[in-house]
Amino acid sequence: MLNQNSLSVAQDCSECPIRHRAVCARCETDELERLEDIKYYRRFEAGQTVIWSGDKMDFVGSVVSGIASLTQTMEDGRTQMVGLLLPSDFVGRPGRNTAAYDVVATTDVVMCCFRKAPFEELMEKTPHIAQRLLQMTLDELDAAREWMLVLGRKTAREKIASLLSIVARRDASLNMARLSGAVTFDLPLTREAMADYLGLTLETVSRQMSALRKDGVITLEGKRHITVPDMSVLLEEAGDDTDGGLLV
Amino acid sequence: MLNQNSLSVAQDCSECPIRHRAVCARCETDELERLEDIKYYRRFEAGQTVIWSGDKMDFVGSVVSGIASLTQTMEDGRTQMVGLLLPSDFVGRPGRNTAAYDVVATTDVVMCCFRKAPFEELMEKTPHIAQRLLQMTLDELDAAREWMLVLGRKTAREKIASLLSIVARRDASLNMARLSGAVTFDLPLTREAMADYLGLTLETVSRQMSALRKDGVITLEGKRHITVPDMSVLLEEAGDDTDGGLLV
DNA sequence: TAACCATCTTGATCTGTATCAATGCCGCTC
DNA sequence: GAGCGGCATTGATACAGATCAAGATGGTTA
Repeated sequence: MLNQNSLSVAQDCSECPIRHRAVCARCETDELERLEDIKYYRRFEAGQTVIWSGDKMDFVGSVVSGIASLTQTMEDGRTQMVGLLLPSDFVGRPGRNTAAYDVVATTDVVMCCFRKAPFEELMEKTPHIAQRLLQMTLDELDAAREWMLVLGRKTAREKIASLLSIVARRDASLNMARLSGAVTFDLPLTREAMADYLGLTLETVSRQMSALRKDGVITLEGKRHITVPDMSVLLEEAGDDTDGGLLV
Repeated sequence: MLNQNSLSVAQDCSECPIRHRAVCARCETDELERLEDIKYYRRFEAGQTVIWSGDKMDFVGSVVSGIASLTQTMEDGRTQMVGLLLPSDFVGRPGRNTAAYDVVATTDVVMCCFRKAPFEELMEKTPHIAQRLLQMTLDELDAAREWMLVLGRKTAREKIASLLSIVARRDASLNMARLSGAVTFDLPLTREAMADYLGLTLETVSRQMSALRKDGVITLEGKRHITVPDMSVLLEEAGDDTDGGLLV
């Protein structure tokens, strides 16, 4: 799995990714230290629903390891993934009492949580935290809007390439690797999860993955281990002009 | 046009919509009063680009009258609207120096603006403002994610119904009207703009509008003036289960 | 080693939406 | 009131991706 570094991120924040810091007791000012006593960890197994849309959501937190996803479902069962939570991503709705979407563990997941009420109280007293949360939310909004272009206007092949480049870039920057040249990573999603994220069927995903492989854009080892010989080719396939886009 | 109330909203904030208050000098605490001297108005003609993606964005503000849209464009010209700015909506990227998308005036638009640097400075000193901005941004994020379901999984007919119900509900609440029963409003978008928002072609939009008319879901007077005899039927067509969704 | 199950691949066919192409409508100008 | 230009409608056809349907693969259990 991607970044299976268990609890170390949360406990030693010298390597703590920026988004995680907002809710991690060891990273911040003295103010934040006080949150130590309301911090706790939660584990979820792959497939488990962390929280259902509409349910009371009394915590905020961030993903320590594993992958979770935000999904919306229609009455007839059609589902759309609206966000991917990779390690260090924040989840929570300060100022809101219920979840707006289902949060589902896509792999086994460990989350670092804080009870929401004390967190919000601290947020009000510490402008610093509110500011950071605003920045994070703006970033997510940008990412969501970028994804709207993918969903609304890109072809199936471009959609797949877009997803792969997001995961590759995200993985690469967590590993402090370079973005140019070859990149190797594990894609921790089933074909069905990919389809839900991209607004496609799993058969179309499978076909397009095969096509990208045949065309030499990617190499597959097993179902999930992917090598991109040349990231610029993948970005080209994704139809990204300037690149530089953010991601959930 | 929708809510053609010119400058009165900004100058007398007793009726000032909640989102506008965040940047309106007369609505807030003494702190905000100080911003008075950096407040100004800008007018844009229909079709005019307020700001290009990637350009320096040195103001924040909100729409006083008219409609603007946030759009993303691919190299080959495919475009996707990623947000609709209706009167009272906020635009700006605190903490960021460049625009992330094109902002285009869809009708004639008046915006109430503040220079960004002083606004940000004030935001840091006044947690209240940062909090409000965070809430607004979280709402927009919810709306964007709701729209991802529309783009990724809904049929053309459902997409049209979703757009109409958003504009109808938004218009109705601004006018303090009830949501049940019949609703009448002007849809201030060309068929092409609708298509850009929905990830469709303008021909498909036109066909589905005709179909909804034939089926009695809507009544058209001219091209733009729309009556919905029964909102619940429209919401049904949109595939919304619980409704209650927010909107940009 | 075999049987099993979840996941993935591939093929054949269908269908919703795009594409290409006329035609219609309406306000504006001269 | 004729002509023009921007928008909208409608029709005919093409095609990308969905749907339906077999298999294939690979890991796990017995």
